[in-house]
Amino acid sequence: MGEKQPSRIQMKNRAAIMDAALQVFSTEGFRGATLDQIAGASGLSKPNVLYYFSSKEAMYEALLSTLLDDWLEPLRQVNGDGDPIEELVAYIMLKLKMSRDLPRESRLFANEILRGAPNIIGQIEGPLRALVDEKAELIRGWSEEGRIAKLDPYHLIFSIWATTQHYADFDVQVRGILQREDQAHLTDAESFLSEFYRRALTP
Amino acid sequence: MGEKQPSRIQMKNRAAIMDAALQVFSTEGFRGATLDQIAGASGLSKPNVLYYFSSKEAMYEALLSTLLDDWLEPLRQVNGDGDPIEELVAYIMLKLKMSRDLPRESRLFANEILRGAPNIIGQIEGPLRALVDEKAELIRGWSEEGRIAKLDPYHLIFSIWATTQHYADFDVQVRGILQREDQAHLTDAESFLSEFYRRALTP
DNA sequence: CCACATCCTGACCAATCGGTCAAGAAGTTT
DNA sequence: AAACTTCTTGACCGATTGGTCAGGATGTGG
Repeated sequence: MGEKQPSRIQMKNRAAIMDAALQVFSTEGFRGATLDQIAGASGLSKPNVLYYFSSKEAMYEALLSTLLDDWLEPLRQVNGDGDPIEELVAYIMLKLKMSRDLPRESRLFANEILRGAPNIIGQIEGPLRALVDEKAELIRGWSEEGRIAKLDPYHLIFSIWATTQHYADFDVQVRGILQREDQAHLTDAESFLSEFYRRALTP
Repeated sequence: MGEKQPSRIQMKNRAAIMDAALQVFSTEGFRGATLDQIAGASGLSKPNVLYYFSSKEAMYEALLSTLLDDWLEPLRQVNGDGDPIEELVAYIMLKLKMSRDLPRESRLFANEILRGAPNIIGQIEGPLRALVDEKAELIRGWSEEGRIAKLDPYHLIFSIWATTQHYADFDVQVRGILQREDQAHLTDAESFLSEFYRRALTP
């Protein structure tokens, strides 16, 4: 009845393909990526890649659907339990950590949005909007209680996304300006964003 | 001796091609864009497009070289004459206006950076870095004089780029969340960013 | 070691890609 | 209107694209 559990070979090769596809799609975009590139990066032959994923689009959608949930997880964890400013700063630090640890995923989303988000527009207008609405309401409450500064909660969330994802999406530009080859500048970014948002948010 | 001045037909068609190319490159990226798309969007035949620009890459480079200067112009205008905070807020407003008026240009740059900036890495590590170094030094001076808050000037500039360009690059996401079809949300963004940065920058 | 399912590949395909070219259409100059 | 330049195009090219397929290699359960 149920689906067969994947063999060890399936597990290994599917993972290798997803990793290679993430690498290629995130830098080249969907249309710019080729099956040959993905096959080469995964160490498999092109027909073998298509043995595991029926089409280029299937691979792309598999990537997107897997990643969207993880991407929003930090925002879900924001709640009204702790101190509002600490809560928001913790969220910012978590998002910045994702830019450090998962830059390719960030660039994949950026590419998708730049194209007009044809494959995730439904998720944006559905679950994403619902989650943002919920958290915006929470933040608005904090504002009205005087626990944080009075700022539009939606644009505050946008600013957090923008400032944190910038270090993944525009990595090349940031490095080119700071003349850094390592990731040490992300420690500076952490200090900056923490201080920056504390100043802006303190009533 | 000198170069011939372009005819009226050349002016019109070159402009039409550049506009169409900007449209296509900014959403599809360099590799994803096709000459057929550009030809179709410009209203010219494919061979005729190649009569005005010798190759796809020539069109792309023509776009980039034209736009890089304009893109940095607002930063150049930041100087030590006026009040530091007003100076920086004016810069932010100018950058936001560019996101409103020139969103395709912003997305073109974003696409180029995402790919690793193969065609403008030299400009980034050269003129761009020099300009940022200069303005960062100016901002650092303001910090040390106590005229604005003590914040890393480089990361402050990054945050300004990120928060303003976000409204062009992630336009689809912003609209999907705010349920707006017009550009009214950019007025809200203006208010938000003005208040946000004034709070963060005031010593 | 046999039988069967899974895994893998070289050869191949139609469609699309960026780009060329000869020749005609349209514009300009005299 | 003749002579000349500029502009435009249909037809075409080799290369690359995403994808197929028959058959062989490899792994696995009895």
